[in-house]
Amino acid sequence: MSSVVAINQRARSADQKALRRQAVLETAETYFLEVGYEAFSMSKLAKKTGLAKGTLYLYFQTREELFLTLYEQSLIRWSHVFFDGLSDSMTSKAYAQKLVSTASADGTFLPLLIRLEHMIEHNVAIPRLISSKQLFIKQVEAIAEATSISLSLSEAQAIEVVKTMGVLLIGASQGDQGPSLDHEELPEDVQDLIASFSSEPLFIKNAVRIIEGIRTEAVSNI
Amino acid sequence: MSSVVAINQRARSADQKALRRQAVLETAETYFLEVGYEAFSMSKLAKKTGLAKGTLYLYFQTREELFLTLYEQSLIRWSHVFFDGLSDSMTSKAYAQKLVSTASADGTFLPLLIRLEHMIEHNVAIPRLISSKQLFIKQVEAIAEATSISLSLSEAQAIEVVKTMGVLLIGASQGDQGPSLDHEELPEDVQDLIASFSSEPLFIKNAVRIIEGIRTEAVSNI
DNA sequence: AGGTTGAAATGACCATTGGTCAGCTATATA
DNA sequence: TATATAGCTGACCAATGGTCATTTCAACCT
Repeated sequence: MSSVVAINQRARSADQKALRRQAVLETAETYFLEVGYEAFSMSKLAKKTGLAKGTLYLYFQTREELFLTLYEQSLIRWSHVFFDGLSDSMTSKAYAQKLVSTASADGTFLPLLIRLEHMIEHNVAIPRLISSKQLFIKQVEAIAEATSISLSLSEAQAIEVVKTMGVLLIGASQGDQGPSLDHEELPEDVQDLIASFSSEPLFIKNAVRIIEGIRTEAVSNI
Repeated sequence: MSSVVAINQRARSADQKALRRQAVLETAETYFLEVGYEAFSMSKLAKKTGLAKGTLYLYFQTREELFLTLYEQSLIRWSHVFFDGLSDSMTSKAYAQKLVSTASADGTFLPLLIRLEHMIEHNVAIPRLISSKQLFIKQVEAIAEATSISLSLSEAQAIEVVKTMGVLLIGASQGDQGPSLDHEELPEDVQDLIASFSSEPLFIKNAVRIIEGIRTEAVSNI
């Protein structure tokens, strides 16, 4: 009854298979953090894991299903970190700040979130996709509950806030995903533009506007 | 001095080359609207244009530079349509409604905007990228000017609004980019989730919150 | 009119990709 | 120790984006 599967041993029990799958995911995440989404190749991942390419496809139906799994794990991981950073009666600014800083700190979460709908989901079997969406719903509900307490909002308002924060996070992150142009070859106007789309301040400013907007709507509905 | 270049004729003058380049772009856009970004292949585009693949690469450095050009043209085209739809003293809701409906109506603009930073820009030469960013700045300024009038905002506020609308548009569009799941195979909770991320109402609601937020900030700064 | 020349166009070719599957082999069981 | 099951393998496939030596066309110059 060994709980570790050496790379040249076969994973026979369900436990061992789960372990191997997780080991592949961990290698994949490290590799992903090195090269990013586009340059990520299944052949190279096979080499890195010490397995044959065909074996990877015993554990994941497609490259995208692997990414979907990585995304799910990063979502869960991030939401725990975010939870831990929340406290009662936060200002909307502090809340937004915590949200964006924890999300940015996880190198996997945002790059995969951004590619979820228009890349990853397009090459994943539908039942797998459904289970992923259901996990997402569960996470949104959990985050909304914590949000409701932190921002003193009703449950319905908190759900609205969380969904909207997701949308805003995707939009605001976009600005950090361009090619790295550390070089000084850029004209000043272009540098200013890029600076003005820096994701964190952009996110925080607008998150505050939206949260305050949602609060106000509730008051005016009384 | 012919202003049309038959497919089996050579484009020799600068004019003819520009014409041919534009003809390729038009075929490419039609093809893109049929199959989308991922399935778009340069070999197939070559067949559709009646040119050899190598010839395409005389007119565009990479697949992505072609997409960047298509994006630029769709940005210009959309902003004209948007201008035409604006009038003096609009409500922020009417403004947001016009913005999102015109953007969605252009089948090319949003799908390319969404992929700009994390896909397209990563395979385009830097000088080309700079010129594209400068075109973007120009468009933002023009749209901001029209916005300033329509929403009765200062120029600075209008620029803030326009930039933020861009961010929100990208985030909100994401929800429409998933695989088409017309099939009834989806459980109810997942269907509800997808419905709640429908881009147009999501965009409008939050655009209003943000615009009103920007207005309020200005007042409280006096 | 016929030759020269430079540049536009070509398409076979290359490395690489995601994905498959017939065959191999490690291992639990009898 | 023999057998059967099933995990694993890697050569193979069709496709991709991109290249470049070669071909071909048309404008120019005798």
